[in-house]
Amino acid sequence: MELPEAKQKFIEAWGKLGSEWGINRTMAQVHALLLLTPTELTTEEIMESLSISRGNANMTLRDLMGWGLVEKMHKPGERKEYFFADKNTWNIARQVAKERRKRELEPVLKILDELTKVKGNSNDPEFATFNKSVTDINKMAKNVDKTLETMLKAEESWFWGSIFKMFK
Amino acid sequence: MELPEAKQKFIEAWGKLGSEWGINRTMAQVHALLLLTPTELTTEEIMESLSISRGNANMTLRDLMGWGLVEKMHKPGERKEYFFADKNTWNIARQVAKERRKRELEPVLKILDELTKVKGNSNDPEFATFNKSVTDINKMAKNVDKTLETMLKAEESWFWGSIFKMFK
DNA sequence: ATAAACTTTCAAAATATTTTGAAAGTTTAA
DNA sequence: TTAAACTTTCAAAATATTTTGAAAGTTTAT
Repeated sequence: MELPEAKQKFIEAWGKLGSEWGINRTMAQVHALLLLTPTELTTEEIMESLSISRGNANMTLRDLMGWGLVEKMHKPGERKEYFFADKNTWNIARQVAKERRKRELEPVLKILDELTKVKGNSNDPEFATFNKSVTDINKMAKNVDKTLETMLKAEESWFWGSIFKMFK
Repeated sequence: MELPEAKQKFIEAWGKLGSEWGINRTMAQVHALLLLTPTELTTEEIMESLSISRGNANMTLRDLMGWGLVEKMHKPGERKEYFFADKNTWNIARQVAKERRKRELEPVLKILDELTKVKGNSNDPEFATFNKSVTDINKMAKNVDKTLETMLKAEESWFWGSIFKMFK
């Protein structure tokens, strides 16, 4: 397989994986492109390379910056903005974990905490089932939350080292 | 908060979380409803309870069975099919992990393995960057894969016990 | 101040996903 | 058989999401 084809494959695979996990396909593709490119790219180059419109490129890049996955820079003497991605895989994973925790897990934890407090008659199967499910899910969600917190603080080698102790 | 309102809130929250993670909102809501309901439910009751059509209820229930999250049963002397969800949170998490690994992670791993094999001149920054990114992502994906495998084999207490050793 | 270079916005269009519901299919009881 | 009870299918409709592109906005050099 030649490099351009391989790049294309990666961009497609990353886009597909993203869309399966609730991340806009184009956003994942722009990210993939920047991961594969040694130099910083302009909006123009990204539009060209992925055949997307200016508006789409602009919004997607802003989103990626909001996710902390992409940054922009200026080159001396040039007006254009150049974009580049952090290529450290561990940083990427941490950054995604951090954002999703904040955006998605935390709101759910808040609701679960409220629902855990709902009072009722334990002899009522309706209530008992509700209460058990909500309480159990809350516990698991808190476990996940703590694990993410640990991951966010951790160094890569320490984190995977701890994970791999599980295999022993 | 009263029970019916609390149930409603949970169903909405579960639906929202699902849709943010690439799982059809209705599917997550049907699952939530079954998690909260002590008795088995008929298609009719689910349609009624969530105000969805027969076709939607039918397809969603089939999907949920495909995910291994819901089963159907028959009551003696009755024609109707009754549906119920496994309410064990650990089983749910494992089942979801198992399916997503199979459906999404494995195909990506296969592509990454191929892309890792692409040959090129290491002095070419284009190639060097491609190769490093793909190799690094492949490593991380394999770590995730192994961790999931461990989780799938594990008992709940053992798994979380191992995770909590990380906090020490 | 002006204009060129560049970025942002957002309503409308395109696309993708989900849902509906009626018809077709299946199973069971009599 | 037959028909009632129930389930499945799927084309069309509804809805949601994404993308476009031209206009408006901003910045910089002169």
